[in-house]
Amino acid sequence: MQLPIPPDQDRRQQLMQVALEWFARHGYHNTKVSDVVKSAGVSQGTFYWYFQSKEQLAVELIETGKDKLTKVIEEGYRQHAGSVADMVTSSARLLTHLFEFADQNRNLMALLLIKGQGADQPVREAVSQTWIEFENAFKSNVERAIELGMLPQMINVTLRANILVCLITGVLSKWLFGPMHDVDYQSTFSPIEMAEETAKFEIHGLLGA
Amino acid sequence: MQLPIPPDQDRRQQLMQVALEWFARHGYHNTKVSDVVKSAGVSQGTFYWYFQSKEQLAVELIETGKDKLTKVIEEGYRQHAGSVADMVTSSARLLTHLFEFADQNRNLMALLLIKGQGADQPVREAVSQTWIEFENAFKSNVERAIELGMLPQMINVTLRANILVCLITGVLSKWLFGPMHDVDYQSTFSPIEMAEETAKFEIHGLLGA
Amino acid sequence: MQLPIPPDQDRRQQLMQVALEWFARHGYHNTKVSDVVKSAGVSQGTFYWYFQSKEQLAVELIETGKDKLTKVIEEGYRQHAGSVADMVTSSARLLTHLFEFADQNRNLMALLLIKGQGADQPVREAVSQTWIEFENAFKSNVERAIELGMLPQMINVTLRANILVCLITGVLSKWLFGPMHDVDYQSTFSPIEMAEETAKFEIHGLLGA
Amino acid sequence: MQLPIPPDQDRRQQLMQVALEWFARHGYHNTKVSDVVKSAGVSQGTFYWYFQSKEQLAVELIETGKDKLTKVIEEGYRQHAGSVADMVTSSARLLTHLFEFADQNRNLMALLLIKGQGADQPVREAVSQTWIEFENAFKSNVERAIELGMLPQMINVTLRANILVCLITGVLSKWLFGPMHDVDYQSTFSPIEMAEETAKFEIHGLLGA
DNA sequence: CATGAATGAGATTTCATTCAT
DNA sequence: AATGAATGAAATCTCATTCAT
Repeated sequence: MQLPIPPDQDRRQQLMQVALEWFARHGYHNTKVSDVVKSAGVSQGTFYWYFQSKEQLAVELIETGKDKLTKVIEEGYRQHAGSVADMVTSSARLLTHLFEFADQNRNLMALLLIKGQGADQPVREAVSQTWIEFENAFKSNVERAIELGMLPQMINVTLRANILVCLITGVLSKWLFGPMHDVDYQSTFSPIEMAEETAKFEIHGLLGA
Repeated sequence: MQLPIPPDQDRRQQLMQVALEWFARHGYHNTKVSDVVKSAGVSQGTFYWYFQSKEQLAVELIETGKDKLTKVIEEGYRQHAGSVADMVTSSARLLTHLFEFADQNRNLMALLLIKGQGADQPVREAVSQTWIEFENAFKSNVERAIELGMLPQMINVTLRANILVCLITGVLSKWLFGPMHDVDYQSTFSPIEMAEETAKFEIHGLLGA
Repeated sequence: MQLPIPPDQDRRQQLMQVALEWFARHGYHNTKVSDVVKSAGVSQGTFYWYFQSKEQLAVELIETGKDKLTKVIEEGYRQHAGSVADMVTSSARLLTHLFEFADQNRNLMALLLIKGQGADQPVREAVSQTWIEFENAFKSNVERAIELGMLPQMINVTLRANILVCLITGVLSKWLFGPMHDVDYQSTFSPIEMAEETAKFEIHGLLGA
Repeated sequence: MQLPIPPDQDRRQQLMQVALEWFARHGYHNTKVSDVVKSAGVSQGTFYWYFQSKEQLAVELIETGKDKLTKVIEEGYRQHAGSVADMVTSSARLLTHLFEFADQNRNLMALLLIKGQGADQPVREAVSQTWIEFENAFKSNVERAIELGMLPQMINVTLRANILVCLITGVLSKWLFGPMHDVDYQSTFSPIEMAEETAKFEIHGLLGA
């Protein structure tokens, strides 16, 4: 027996999904409410039954995405000490989760990594909050690794963690959206390949080839 | 004999500079032509005497920037073999030039790294071309280092070079504009510090602390 | 045998009362059907089960009010001859009834005196009809007083009666809603005080202080 | 020789005049910006070259009107003592000025007396301020008359002055716009007749016939 | 070169009303 | 009787661009 989903939640979800796709492909300002409702097959007024405004919808999309993203990283925390080889493995596992999530949520990642920047202030603020949380999660991760003796003491943990996050978001952007950052870009590497390669670079740098 | 610079080129330069600042601070779509001309103290009509359109101005700004940026990297090419320590030094020197350039051209970097994404297709295309040239320059750089025996043979040079570029653009973004990507962000590290730290990471990864 | 009031008449009354309050406080155009139904705790659809349209509801409110108001004045007609002092007394009695009614039906008076003007034509027409009846009632009253010899013959009874009605509606507006015509205004005079002061002015003018 | 009026001020004045007529005839909410620009023969965008918004235009119309109205009353202040007959004469002179002004500025009076009530809060606020100034001017006038011994001491000058203002605005409304308050109403009395009749009522009440 | 008024297409948003359930 | 999602016409306002002077 199957509980019927309340129909209005379907419609809301549908609109959010359609809007996310539009935002990801064309950017915030190049996405008109009329585009979204046309794609969803409803009238202009229906949009405003479910959302206060275009802006509020974008913020909601981002905050929902932030929660999902944070969950992915939190589940990947290192928990046991190990060798350097273990470091690479465990980092690769976390990154694999992250890259798989990104692969399956390309539109969300496009909005967070790229297209969110073109939007209005409240939307950009929501994007910023997302990356601040993301950074904090990674910083905790590096600190944990140092406590466990898997990484050497560093003078400036925050800076290193930041550089690490730059590496990861940079790789994500290019892997998902290519040099042009176009959302249709089809990458030629699997999430696992990208994750392993990035993890190696993370730990050993260019010399680790 | 000396050609006098036509005075209208001054006005043109002024408008480009003002527009670049607006684009960098507020993004392409949040910058109105009326904002730019108000800041420059001229009338709306004057704008269209110097530029075909807002879009063409943005493209021109980016292409001018691309040339400057490419020049900076080309001047930093490694030319002589050396030890691993030399690798770090020479890489740091190139990155120092790059980071100093970025520090002195924050508005340009904001447009290229962040705000260009919110614009319309031809503008985004120009941004993409810039990063493609940037990538190619770095790829040549890595290949040169391998030829010179300063880096080991790699299975996938392109991927490695890409990851390297991700690292650098990621670091640039965060260093210049902070976690929120706001253009007013005041970084606490000098270009040299950032360049050295990034170069170390580039060569040795997290273990190189 | 007693006819049970159908329960839907309660709902209808409730909606009328809530709507009257909204119209009085915020005006016709600034009152949305959604505001009214939210206050009443019913759905949008329910509104249209009881009323053809927002406009028809407003007209109905006004016409109901007109009947009540007319009844108040008709009950106050002078019927016996008397001295000038009697004139003031009898006029004050009529006005006291009127002002007490107004005091107890502020929302209705706000709609009739002030807010009705912002509405659409059919609504304004209903308001006009109300004041035409009101005027006629007062004109009859003045004519009766002349017949009874309590007021001198006048050249232009209609004009005088009109001026009298202007005085009364003007006083009502200001007393109930203050200089700003805001419906929350708390007047500092009782209905009786206002009625007596107005009646004195009515008969004697400024010199009658 | 005739100084040319700057053309943009013409356009602005034209739009204000056209808008005032629309507001007066149809009310604030029933006047669309598109109605105004159609009547003025300009495009929708032109409206926003001259005015921030429809609301700001309405406020400006009212505040301009307030200044004119205040000037009319201030010029009519009683300055010399005299008999009761002088009182009536001097009051009639002031009211004649006022009624002539009202007659020549019917649209403004319609907005101030009637149609302003249907508008949004900032517009209503501007209307209120107008009548507050109007009342204060009349109150000063009554106080002056008492000082000069032309009117007896009164217990409650404010209340009396208020009632007087009610009388005057009430008469104005009905004279200009008739029982239905429709702006096309053609009154059958001249400004002087109305002013004299009102002044008599002001001083003597109904008994003064 | 320069002005700034004018344009008009199009964007977001509102809200009275309808209708299937 | 009642619900509340859906509609769609219409309103306000924006802004890149044009053009007569």
